[in-house]
Amino acid sequence: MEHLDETDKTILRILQQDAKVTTKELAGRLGLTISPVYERIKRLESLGYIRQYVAVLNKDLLSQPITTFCQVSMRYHDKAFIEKFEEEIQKLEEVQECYHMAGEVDFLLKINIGSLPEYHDFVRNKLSKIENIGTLNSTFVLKEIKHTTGYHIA
Amino acid sequence: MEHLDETDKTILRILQQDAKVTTKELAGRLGLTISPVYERIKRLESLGYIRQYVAVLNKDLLSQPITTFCQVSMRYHDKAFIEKFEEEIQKLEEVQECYHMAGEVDFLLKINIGSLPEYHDFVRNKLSKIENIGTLNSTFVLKEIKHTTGYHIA
DNA sequence: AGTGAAACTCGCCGTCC
DNA sequence: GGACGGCGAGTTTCACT
Repeated sequence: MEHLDETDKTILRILQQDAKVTTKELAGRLGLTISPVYERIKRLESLGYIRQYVAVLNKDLLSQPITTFCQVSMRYHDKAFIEKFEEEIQKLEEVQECYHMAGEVDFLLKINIGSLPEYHDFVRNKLSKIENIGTLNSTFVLKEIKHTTGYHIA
Repeated sequence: MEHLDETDKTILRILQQDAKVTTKELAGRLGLTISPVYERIKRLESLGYIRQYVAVLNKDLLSQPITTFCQVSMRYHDKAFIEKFEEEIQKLEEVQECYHMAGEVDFLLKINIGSLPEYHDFVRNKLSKIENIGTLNSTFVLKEIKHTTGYHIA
């Protein structure tokens, strides 16, 4: 893996805010022509710095206004059980993020859903159906204060 | 707010996976020509269903391999203190997400950072500097099991 | 709401420095 | 590593349905 120069970093900073910016526009801001900027973007893509380009939607308009964080602890910690859990979580479309955590709780899930009854149904009929789950502890988001998809690029 | 038909939903589902898909490609999949698809996308953008288009980067390659969740409780809950906290959090680029929570803990922060010493420095010299913070409780992500930016579109 | 085509701009590639 | 130029492809708009 090679090092990124300042031009690369500027390109990444801009693209993670606005993926629709044209190469021409980027070139203008960088004081370059289209070609080198085009080549740099392709390089950043193929080296894996850019994972994908996505549209970020408005969850409130999509009838998914409720967000909860659910802490999951497993009953037993056999490798097979853990892997099974991770596999099942991938299939649940309500689960947007899932992390294996250090500490008392095994997994932290971020879940988007439309209403409290739906959440009840989700926990009862989907999440709790996964084998070997010990305890569940859900806390609800009252307000989203900050939510970016970008990273701080040093 | 008007209702979305199935064509709109299909467009949103595809765009939140891949923002670079061409209108022509979309039109092909939907069995339509380019124009109506183009008009629908513009409509979805102006109605706010699509908030932005972004490049999702690889945090491991950006020297930000560590993710932590930090639970923050305030000492007092005066409106002014809370608003000051929310304002200060916006300025911290290490904080990718911040939620005001129901329950015992006031805020949940998702933080990306390069190393444990950097995290120590962040907590000590940036986070703890914000007025009126009571307790902090950080838990570390061992592994990201699932992380999508998309929502389930019913 | 959708079709089809025209006009314009940009992305992409080769060549040269 | 960057500049320049040309062709193909995508975007945007419009007249018609």
